Amino acid sequence: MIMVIIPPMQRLTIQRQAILDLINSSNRHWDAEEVNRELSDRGQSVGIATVYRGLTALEEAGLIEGIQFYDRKRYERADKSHHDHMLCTVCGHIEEFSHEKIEALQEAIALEKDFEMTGHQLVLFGLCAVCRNASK
Amino acid sequence: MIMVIIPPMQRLTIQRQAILDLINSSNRHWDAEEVNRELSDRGQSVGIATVYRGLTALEEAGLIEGIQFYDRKRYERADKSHHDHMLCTVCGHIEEFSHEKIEALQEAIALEKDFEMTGHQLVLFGLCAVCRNASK
DNA sequence: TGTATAATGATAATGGTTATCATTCCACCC
DNA sequence: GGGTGGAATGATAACCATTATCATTATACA
Ligand SMILES: [Mn+2]
Ligand SMILES: [Mn+2]
Ligand SMILES: [Zn+2]
Ligand SMILES: [Zn+2]
Repeated sequence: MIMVIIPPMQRLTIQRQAILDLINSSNRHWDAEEVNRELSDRGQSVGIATVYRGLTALEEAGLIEGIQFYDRKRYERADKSHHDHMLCTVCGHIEEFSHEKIEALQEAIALEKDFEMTGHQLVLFGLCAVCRNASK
Repeated sequence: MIMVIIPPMQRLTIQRQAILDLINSSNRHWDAEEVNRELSDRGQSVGIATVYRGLTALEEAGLIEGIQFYDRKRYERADKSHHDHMLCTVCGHIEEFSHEKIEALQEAIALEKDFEMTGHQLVLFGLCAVCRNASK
């Protein structure tokens, strides 16, 4: 399961650098298609396959952070401390949060279940403040 | 985002009953293809499109529980109390756990961020006890 | 400067899921 | 009991995010 062989990144090519710069210069959570389109708009078009490979390689190298959302993978800057996400199911807005206690309790329960945790994913679904106000 | 129009289930047909019975008679987390194959093996074959529609309808009716895992959606009995999951990235084994405190803290942080939480998903990734022992 | 290997990009393929549509089923009415 | 309209089915096509293929290009370095 979830077994993908990722060859280590050897070269930070101009394409990968462009992807990295784009992600590092924003607080957004980008999917591959958005990166592809934005780079095209900026006149430094990168092939969609290269975008996918670049994102995978950059994540593997720890230069960006990947999160598997509902149906697509998104990437964000890696220079933020660990956090989880709230996803508005109406407008798609992503809110970030971090909670020491929740993190600690996850570790505790993994230990208790004899499970060697290598990662986790916590996403809260619901309505952001804007959408909630709009719907009443 | 995540906006699917689900017509309410009107009839619990024999196909849907078969899907429901299958899921209710086990503790497994089934994906659509597994349901399809198992029902075929039992001689009560149900078309794959009908399986997908049935699973969606049964979930919508609250008769089964759906969880979006890594790359596919899985379904389990709804008559268990709420819990989250640990997924072994080597063998695919799914371990269940529930943690009052984590649930409560999620509610708290949502409130704090003015976010109306309608659901959440917590998955811990890692190695189950069996796979950890096997790999050393 | 040559060579081996990595990376690119166009494109095909994959795989899970949803849409289409002709057919069948079923609840309800007469 | 037969007719009818809406719901469900199932075969199949389409969709869509992602990965694989492969010929071409770039790059490190012997
Ligand atoms: Mn984030
Ligand atoms: Mn479960
Ligand atoms: Zn919103
Ligand atoms: Zn395992």
